[in-house]
Amino acid sequence: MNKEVENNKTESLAERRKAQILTAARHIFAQNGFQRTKIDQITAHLTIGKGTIYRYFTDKKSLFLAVFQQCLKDLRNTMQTTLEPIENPAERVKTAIKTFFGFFDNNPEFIEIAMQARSEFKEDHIRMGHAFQEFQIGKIQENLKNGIEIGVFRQMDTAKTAESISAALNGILMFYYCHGSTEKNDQPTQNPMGTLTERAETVTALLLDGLLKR
Amino acid sequence: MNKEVENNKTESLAERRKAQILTAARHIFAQNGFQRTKIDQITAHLTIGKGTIYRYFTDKKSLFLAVFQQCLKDLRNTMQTTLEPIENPAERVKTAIKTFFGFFDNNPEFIEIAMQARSEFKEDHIRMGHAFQEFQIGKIQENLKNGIEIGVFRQMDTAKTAESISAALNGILMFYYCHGSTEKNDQPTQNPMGTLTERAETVTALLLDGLLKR
Amino acid sequence: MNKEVENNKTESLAERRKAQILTAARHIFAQNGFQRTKIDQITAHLTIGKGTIYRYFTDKKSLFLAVFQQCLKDLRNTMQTTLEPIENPAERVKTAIKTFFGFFDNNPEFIEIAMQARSEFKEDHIRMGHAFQEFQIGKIQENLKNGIEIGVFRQMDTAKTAESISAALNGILMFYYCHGSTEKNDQPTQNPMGTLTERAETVTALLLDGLLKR
Amino acid sequence: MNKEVENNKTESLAERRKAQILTAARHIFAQNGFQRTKIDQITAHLTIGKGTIYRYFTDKKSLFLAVFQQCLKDLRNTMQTTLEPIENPAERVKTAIKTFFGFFDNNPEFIEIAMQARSEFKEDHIRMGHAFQEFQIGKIQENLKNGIEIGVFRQMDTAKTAESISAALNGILMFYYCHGSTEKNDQPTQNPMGTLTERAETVTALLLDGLLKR
DNA sequence: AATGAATGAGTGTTCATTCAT
DNA sequence: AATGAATGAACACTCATTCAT
Repeated sequence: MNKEVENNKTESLAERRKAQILTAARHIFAQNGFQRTKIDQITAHLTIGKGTIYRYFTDKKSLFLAVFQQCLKDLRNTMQTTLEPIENPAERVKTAIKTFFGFFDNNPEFIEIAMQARSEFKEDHIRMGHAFQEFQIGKIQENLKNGIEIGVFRQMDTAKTAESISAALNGILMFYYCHGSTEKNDQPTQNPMGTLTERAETVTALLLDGLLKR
Repeated sequence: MNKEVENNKTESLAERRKAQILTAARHIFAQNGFQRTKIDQITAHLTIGKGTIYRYFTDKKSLFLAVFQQCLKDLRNTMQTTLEPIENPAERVKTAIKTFFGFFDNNPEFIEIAMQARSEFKEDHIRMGHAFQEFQIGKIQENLKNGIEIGVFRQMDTAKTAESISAALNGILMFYYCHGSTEKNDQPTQNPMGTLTERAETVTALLLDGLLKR
Repeated sequence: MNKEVENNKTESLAERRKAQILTAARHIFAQNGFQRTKIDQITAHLTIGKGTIYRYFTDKKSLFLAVFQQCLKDLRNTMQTTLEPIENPAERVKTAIKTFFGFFDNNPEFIEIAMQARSEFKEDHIRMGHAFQEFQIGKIQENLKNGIEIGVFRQMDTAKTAESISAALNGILMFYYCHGSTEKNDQPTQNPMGTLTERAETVTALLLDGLLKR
Repeated sequence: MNKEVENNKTESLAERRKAQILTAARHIFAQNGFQRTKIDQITAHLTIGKGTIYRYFTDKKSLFLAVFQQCLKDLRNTMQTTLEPIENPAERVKTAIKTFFGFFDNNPEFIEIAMQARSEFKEDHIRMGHAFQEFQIGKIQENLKNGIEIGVFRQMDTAKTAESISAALNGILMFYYCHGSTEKNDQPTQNPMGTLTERAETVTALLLDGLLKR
């Protein structure tokens, strides 16, 4: 029993340390990009020795990808948890957009991480990002089919439309992000265009109603 | 006069040389990304001396940004030329989407360049990209207003909607690009998802009609 | 008395531990060389903690030199024990060569250790090796003198000749070793040239008879 | 013609630079060993930039092996040139020993280089050293056969004996070298035991006459 | 006594940039 | 104008050693 306790302690210490490193790395990678981030910056920020990072991550790249992975996991969890109880298709669209945008309002660093990932590690990004995208598109398509069946949505190619919606949301996300946070500084990303959540309504209207007059 | 002629010649030679460098740089930057591209690769591809590049461009960064600038200019020209004669708002939306996507089908390198630019030079990307985005958004908003006036488009916040449309288009673009070209190789980007142009119709439908049944 | 017993126990435990470390270290140093051997490899092989090694040896270098020292001691003991009872000078030469070569057939790791020692720690190697060499040369010279006195050996400069013989034996040893074991692997050094013992006769003939016809 | 001259100049400059680096590297590698030698030491000694070395050699290892290779070439040339005109087998043995030892009196650094090579790069050492050893052994065996035919040398297994002689010579070489140059300093290796050349006679006598009285 | 997490000095290598020719 | 040899700052990563537990 004593040993168990000790094991738990040790494990949790190691886990905690790993988490600390991931957090610090996320901040600094997001701020400076992968290449401009020096391992020393991360260790300095944590006031730990350089070698410690290498106890927990093979190299700089795998540290970065671990950060990316974690972000993806967080996003998926958030979406899943929020949407689970909602049934009405139009409502799901609305909530999904709000949740999606809200997540990035709360985790602005993720967007930067994701773009860095794509830029520096195309292959890994695609491999890891794909899983999420497919999950996202699947959920959207399912919802579209549902909506058509109930007669709420018009007839359409659900596969292609789901893809386009997923793409559009990601694009809007990037757009607002790119135009918002100019600072490479230390200010918590204060977007002069307002939060993404504020834009959710416009996007929802666009996706649900389109441009044409009824 | 003789001197003038000489100047012209010299200038045009210099311009030609500059253009050669830009072209080679675009290929290689697009293929390998900014960081992985070595100045030597570019000079080797052109079979010129390393120093020559530095006669025409201050440093690696400014060479890259010149490539980016040129791409933006090409895009703007293409859009302007194609849309100028079209008056009908819905038709303009349709043609704009087709032209926009068509441009990137023909210049797949540009997408990579643009993403690299954002990733490596946030500030410069925003500064340079802004000009184009604002131009694009302005045109869209103008068209939306026109459409509303004529009674073709529904009432809406034209500013916000124009932004969202611009964002969505860029996003769809990136989405298809990211999912298509896995290869870091030398194959001319052959997208397994098909061309962007093929997707234009779906997007046009989504934007014009929305998701809801009429 | 109780305490004495305890001391003895402790001492012998410590000695045993030290011996274990030396043995493991010899294997691994011999296999990978001094530089390529990591302290972690040794502790992993013994499944002990890294710190434990530092309780018994000041540092990596002194651990290595202890291994070398031990090898030298073993060799000296073997030679002394075997040659003690033999009196006939020519017979001593013959037996010495056989024993010397036989020792290294049984302890192939020692050769590698010795060469590593010389390569990495010239000074220490010389200091420690000298003692053995001088002991060896002394024995040879003594034997040469004996042989000359009895009229079995020809007249010669016994000092120089003893040195040359010692040198020649060491050289032959290294030669066969270098040419035999190509593998950096884990196979117990299996020399494709055959054992040293098999060569002893040729060497004995060379040293006793020379090349010239009688 | 002008171009040819220029090419020659350029080529010779590059060759000269390469030679300069090799020479400096030989000194420093011989003095400190492979691992303890820092690239910076070599560049500092030459007062050139660190990068320059990497223009001429792929990495530290290949620089070292180039040094080793060059030494082997020099030795082979020296032996071949000196022995070519000599026909009498016994005379050839005598001259070979003198030349061999003389070479190392003039190039004491080579021994160190060779031992380092074996220690750090077993495989490469064997591959490169083999060529020379086999050349050397072949020449010795040829000479032994000749001597037996003429009736100057006794009957023997020429293959094994040639090997043993080669090994013995190399061993004597190492022995004298190891015992001579204790200094890790900058003094040109001043061997307190005297030159190898001075020992050649003793070795010649040992090999030709053996130990036994006639 | 034993452990193994933490450390950080140390170094090979890269590559944008310069400048003598 | 063009060249490309030379440069050297910069940085990821290793591993012997320490020391709190």
